[in-house]
Amino acid sequence: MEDVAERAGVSRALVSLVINGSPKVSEQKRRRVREAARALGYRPNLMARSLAQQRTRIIGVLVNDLRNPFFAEVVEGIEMAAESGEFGIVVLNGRRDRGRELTAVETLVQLQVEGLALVGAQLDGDDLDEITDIVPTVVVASDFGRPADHSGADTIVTDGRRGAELVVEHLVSLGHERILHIDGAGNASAAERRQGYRRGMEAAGLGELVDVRTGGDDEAAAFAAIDQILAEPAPPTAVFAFNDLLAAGVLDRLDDAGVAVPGGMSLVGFDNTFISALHHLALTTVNQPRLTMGRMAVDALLERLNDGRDEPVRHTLEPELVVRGTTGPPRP
Amino acid sequence: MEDVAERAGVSRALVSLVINGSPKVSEQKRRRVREAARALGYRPNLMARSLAQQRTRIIGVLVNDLRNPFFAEVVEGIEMAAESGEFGIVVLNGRRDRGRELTAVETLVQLQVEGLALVGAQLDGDDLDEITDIVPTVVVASDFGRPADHSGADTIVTDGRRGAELVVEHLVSLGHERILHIDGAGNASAAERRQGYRRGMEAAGLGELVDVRTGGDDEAAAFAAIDQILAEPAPPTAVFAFNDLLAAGVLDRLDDAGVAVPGGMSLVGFDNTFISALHHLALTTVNQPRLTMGRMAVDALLERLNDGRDEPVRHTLEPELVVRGTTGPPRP
DNA sequence: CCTTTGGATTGGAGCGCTTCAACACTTTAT
DNA sequence: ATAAAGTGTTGAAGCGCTCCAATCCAAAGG
Repeated sequence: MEDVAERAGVSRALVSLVINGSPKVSEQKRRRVREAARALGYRPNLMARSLAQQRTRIIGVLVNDLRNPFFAEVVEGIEMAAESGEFGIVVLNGRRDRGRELTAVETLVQLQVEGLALVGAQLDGDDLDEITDIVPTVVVASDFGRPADHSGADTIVTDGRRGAELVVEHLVSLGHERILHIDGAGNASAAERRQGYRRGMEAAGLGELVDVRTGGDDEAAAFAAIDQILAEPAPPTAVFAFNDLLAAGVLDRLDDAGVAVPGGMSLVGFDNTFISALHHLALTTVNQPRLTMGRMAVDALLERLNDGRDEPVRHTLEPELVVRGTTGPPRP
Repeated sequence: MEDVAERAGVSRALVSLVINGSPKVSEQKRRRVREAARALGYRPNLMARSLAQQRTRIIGVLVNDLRNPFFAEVVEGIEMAAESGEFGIVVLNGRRDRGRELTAVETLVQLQVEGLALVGAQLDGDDLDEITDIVPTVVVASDFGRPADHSGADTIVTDGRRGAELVVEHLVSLGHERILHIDGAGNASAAERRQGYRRGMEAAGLGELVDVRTGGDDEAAAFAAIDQILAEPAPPTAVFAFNDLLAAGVLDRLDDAGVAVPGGMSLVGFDNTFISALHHLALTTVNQPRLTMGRMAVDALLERLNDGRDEPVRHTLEPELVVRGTTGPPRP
């Protein structure tokens, strides 16, 4: 910057004004500075700028698992919204490991991000207590903080409970009774969907048939569960999997075992990722508006940043059942 | 930091030493400082630190499209390798837009990243010329710079030409002659695969049957091409799609049109993403070692950073044909 | 008792930028 | 002519940290 100033025959301060597009600079000097900058290949140092300005215009994003298309799309939504709000984003990947999530959040805070978006994070309210009064935080697609909501974070979720109820209602309406749920284990949204499943079953008078098996969040996690189920004397007629990835794994395993879908078993996923839409899977699932969730997350942060909102808000989006080809009447 | 120093009754310099784990600090003061830091909730400012240290320990990653599981996994490979090299990464998403890629690279440079990894970037050598002598750069999963290699960037690619040849050889060995290629349009690896397809066809004496249609990089891009193909008098007996996503789109469309796969048409993808492995798709494809590619990319950067390597290297990985269920003998 | 040695600690300069009060120079009003 | 009001420009302080040279202190050596 020093060099640019010298070459243009002006002070460093003026270079700064030109770089930042200040209107109160004469055309002549502006041109001179621009030219000098180009000639020298000058690039402002963002670190120094942020330090001096005391702001970064960066939103930190912690994502549970980049390989899951659902999360990837939420992140895209966040990115697009951030962009139009003149913010950049920095994405850190928790890779399904809570410890890593914790250090990632710490890193983002130290990076001085102005807002924090946790996408599908497994952290709980306690982990966040400290963070939320340092930096505006929004939790996307996780259901923790539900009862106490002691963390000061905003929340953007699709109503997983309702989504799960829709699934059960759909299956019941087809005539199913023995409906089993392979859950998301410790996953951020698992508890909510489990609860919805239970309530749906009870509402249909099937409370005694409630059956939840431990799954996880990707295809592999489904294998053990489904193998076990098939080995049992009276397997269910329908399986509701925690998410589409898991459902895809179930589908594969059923295929291996020669069980037809939906003829021999109905199957439902969750998320409505592009995978479920592939005709050869044609997975019945529950839609979550991913891009909208991302946008709302950023909006929530901007409200705090720009408008000074102070109390946490919670936006619950409506899930939508998407019926495709993996559900049908139960086998005789 | 000032406050911590005061509370612990030491100088700012000593606080810095403690934070950075210097060995030359007495146990007693170390404890005092740690305690004061905790009590005050002190978090070092990464920006200030980087500025003072003149280094960031950050590798910038520009990725073509986060929604494509192939890229997402390469990024995971990069992240894991960076972590063990004591580097953090910052991921920016080009969202299939070359202009955005350009500004993203600029942002990363201004962020003072110590290395730059471009994953599937559409930029070409000219775009990079200037960048490569500012910051060590590695290009992953793109084929530009092939002939001149004038950019000083390192390159990590799977041999797309060879991969495409393997596909053609496989189809030819099954008896196919009218093999069509739906390409990746302007995508980073499209040219290479196109070329491999051509050479494969020529090597098999099928040079006159070469037929390339414009596609793109996701499911939707395949629709127009496949619709057109099916409307023609003599459709091909096999389609080689640019990548798995595109192939999935083709599969859907064939399904709509009532064309059996592989009975009525054989189909091959590329990348071997988890999608192709789903039993219901069981897509024949070409594997690229994604995690390895990510690791090698980071290694290349670290060689420059730590060992002072100066001339660009190029690592070409071997593709591997993965035969699944979408290829078979041509229809009579 | 004084010097030496070496480890622990500190003051202060500097990293590259922004920003604000102050200054120089025009232009306009009086 | 002089004061007032703009316009453009600049010097210098400060952002939060690191790191070097200088200093301090205690133990060891002469």
